[in-house]
Amino acid sequence: MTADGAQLWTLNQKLLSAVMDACTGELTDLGLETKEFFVLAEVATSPYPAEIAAALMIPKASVTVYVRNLVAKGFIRREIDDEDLRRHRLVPTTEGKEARDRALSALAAEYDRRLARITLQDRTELQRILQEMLKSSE
Amino acid sequence: MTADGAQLWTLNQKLLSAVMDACTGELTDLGLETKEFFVLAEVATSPYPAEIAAALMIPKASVTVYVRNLVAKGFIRREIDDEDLRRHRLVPTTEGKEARDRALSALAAEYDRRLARITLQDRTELQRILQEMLKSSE
DNA sequence: TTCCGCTAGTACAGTATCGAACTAGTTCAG
DNA sequence: CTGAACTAGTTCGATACTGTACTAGCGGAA
Repeated sequence: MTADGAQLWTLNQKLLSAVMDACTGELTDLGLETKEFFVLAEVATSPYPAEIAAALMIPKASVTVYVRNLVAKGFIRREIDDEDLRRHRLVPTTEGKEARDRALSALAAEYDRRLARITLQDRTELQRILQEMLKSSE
Repeated sequence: MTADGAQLWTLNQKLLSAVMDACTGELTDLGLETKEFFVLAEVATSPYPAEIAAALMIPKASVTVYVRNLVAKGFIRREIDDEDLRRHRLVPTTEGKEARDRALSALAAEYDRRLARITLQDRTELQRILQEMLKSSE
């Protein structure tokens, strides 16, 4: 059977939820919901809610919720942006950074556990292919 | 930079939602919600709700909802299973099959559009890698 | 200035999701 | 036969999500 798009889609879909499921426990131990974690991890690169929404392709309204939770949990802090008073510049706290790094390790470990049985070459291959496919986005 | 797990995860995540976003329009034209479509597509291989829930890794309660909708829309039909009277054997109707096939084409087309810039070989490669990673699940 | 069209973030309210408890049917040991 | 332990599927109620409408600030044209 050929590798048709729909096939790959579901394959990918399943892989992602399997990995996520495996890590949910560790994340909750750190006090993080799955979605919150992704927002937290993105803060370093995209310090404003609108940017996060765009980067993670989730609605702004949802980002509002996750940011509120992360602030309540003390993982990030809001600052007023001097450049543009509408914007909230998000800054990870020390605990935020720590939680994020631990979560990232757990996630990477799980993914790596699955990648362990394929070659390093395949891994690079995979990254290249996915990046290529995403690039054509717009 | 090496292809670490978290990196690949988000890459993959974004790719999936980008593809899905691009197809949502066509699916709704066919009268299908995203989640419903996946259930409909799975019926052929996994004709019972419990099987579908396991295969797609979604809660049974959610399958109940999607199946109800699909039945209401005339895309599938429930039959009593002679082997086990607790089970509902799901059967795609003619319209169901047609909608499913069209949706699959749309999805595949979009995915393919993104794969167009990489080789056929890469495509097979990708499938192999993903399958390999998923297999290690348990 | 003042107006106008634009963007950042939020609030609210309706929908979607899903854990837990339930009903119905099965299986099998005694 | 029972009935205890199990599985299929559903229902219910609580929570999560997100579209839409909103407020506040920006930036530029006149």
